[in-house]
Amino acid sequence: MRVRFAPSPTGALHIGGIRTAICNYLLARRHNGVFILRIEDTDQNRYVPGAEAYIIESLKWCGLTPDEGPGFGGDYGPYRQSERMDIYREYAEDLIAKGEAYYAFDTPEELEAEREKAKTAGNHAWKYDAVSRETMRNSLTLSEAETRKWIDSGAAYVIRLKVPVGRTVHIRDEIRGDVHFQTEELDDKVMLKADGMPTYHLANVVDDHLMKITHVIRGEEWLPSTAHHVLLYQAFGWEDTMPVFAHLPLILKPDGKGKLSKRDGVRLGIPVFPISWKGETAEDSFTGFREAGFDPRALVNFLALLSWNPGTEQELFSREELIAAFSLDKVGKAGARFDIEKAKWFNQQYLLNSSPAELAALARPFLAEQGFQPDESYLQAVCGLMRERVTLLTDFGAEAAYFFGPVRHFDTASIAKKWNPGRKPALEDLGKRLAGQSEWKADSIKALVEAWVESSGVKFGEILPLFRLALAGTMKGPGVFEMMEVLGSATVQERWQFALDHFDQTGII
RNA sequence: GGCCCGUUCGUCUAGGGGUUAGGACGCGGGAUUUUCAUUCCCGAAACACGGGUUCGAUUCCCGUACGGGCUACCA
Repeated sequence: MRVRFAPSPTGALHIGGIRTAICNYLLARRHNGVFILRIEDTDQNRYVPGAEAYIIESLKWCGLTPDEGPGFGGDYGPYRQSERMDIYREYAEDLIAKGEAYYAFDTPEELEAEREKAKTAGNHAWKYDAVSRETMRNSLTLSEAETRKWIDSGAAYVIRLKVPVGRTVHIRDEIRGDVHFQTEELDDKVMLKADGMPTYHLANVVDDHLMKITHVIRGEEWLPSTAHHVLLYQAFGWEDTMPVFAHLPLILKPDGKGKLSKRDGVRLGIPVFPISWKGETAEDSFTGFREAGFDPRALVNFLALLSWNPGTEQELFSREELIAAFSLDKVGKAGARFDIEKAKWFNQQYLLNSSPAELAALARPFLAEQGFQPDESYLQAVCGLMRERVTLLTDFGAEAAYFFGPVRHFDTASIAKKWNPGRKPALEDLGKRLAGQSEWKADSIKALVEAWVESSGVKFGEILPLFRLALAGTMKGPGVFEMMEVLGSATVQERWQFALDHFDQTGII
């Protein structure tokens, strides 16, 4: 099995593309096949520098490294279509030699005029087809000599597929079953553009054939043009090695109607790209799942389960489990709405199930962003405490900063509620006891506090919130004694003293 | 407009001629808990509609509605 992911480097690639890559990758791995990356950069107008690097970095971050592709080696390269120009021209000419295609000299303006004419005549969609090609300027209506003259004169021309009449094109789709198209409904698609570049249709079919692709797994938006692709395989005489087709349902907008688009992310304030993209303008810059604090394993798991489900109630899958369970016949037909809440739940589950060492590695970049470079064992200890209270990795910077630096923000409302000035002498006494504590472990600190509570008359439930506020500045967080153990004796004493000195004037802090 | 694809809780989905239509997210309630969270329990919530076929359709068929995709010298 040989499959390919074939994006166009026209900018950032959103999660719909990643989902397509995931399906291809999973299927390849499942069948010990080869996963190929092919860059479809045949549109010079839409080419965006940096987009290819972005695609590759995104795939790598998701753990979807290609087996073959630009920069990945492979015996079927080059894997960038812009480097295969000669091949396409050759095959386009071959099509003409076989009588399956023809030269067309109509200018874009002339085509536009035809469309306008049809429109005013009440015909919604004019197309260059078996009927209209009879009246257009092409090698079918021109004599051979005239055609030669046009070409030799340097006039711009395209090569169009000569779609046959009266045939039914049969497509066998692994996900949708049998789909049929009547050739009368199909237009004579351009194969080779005036700039010498092939269109998607030609390049795609030629490359899939040359690269020995066995399964074409792509988005549903390609289903209508698959009829042309089948016609092309037939025209080239490649029918017996035509790949299997599978058209994946689309990922839909979180709200409203239609397929997910780039703009939905900024509009709703949620990531829709794997990693951040810095475009020329602010409008063309987007935050990625990576930067938003997602674990790539969670993203892949979430995306894999969009429109696919093995029929069990399992939702959390390791990479190996995904590979073992994935199959095209379990892919649904209907589009799936992108739900960021569910994506967050997956992330929370992955963080919760990570070891302290794994979590530390994931969290470190986000702490570094805040200027924190904690010692590894200390970080892991914090991760052990935060594991079940983080959803996104950005939560570390937002909710655990007091582990790595001074308390930045005090919940003054809670302090006002819990602080009792009359207790100050007693609390100072408790501070001294703490300073004298030799074994700095959660259990023993707790025992000390409990013993002190016995003798002081201050209630346990009265003292804990104060510790929490003093150490973290907030009422939320891990168990107080675990927090103390991790923070260390010196820090605890220091913050306790600070609290006793300042909690009287909560407004000032 | 034409062609093509689709339609089970708000969302992701399982199921499939006879089921109390299952699970998950989210939401509401409760239990545990020193806070928050985790964990556990409970709850509300769905087969688009109309015809067939059938003893019986959510499930099969046909329509309709609705949604989506495509309809470029873009992919």
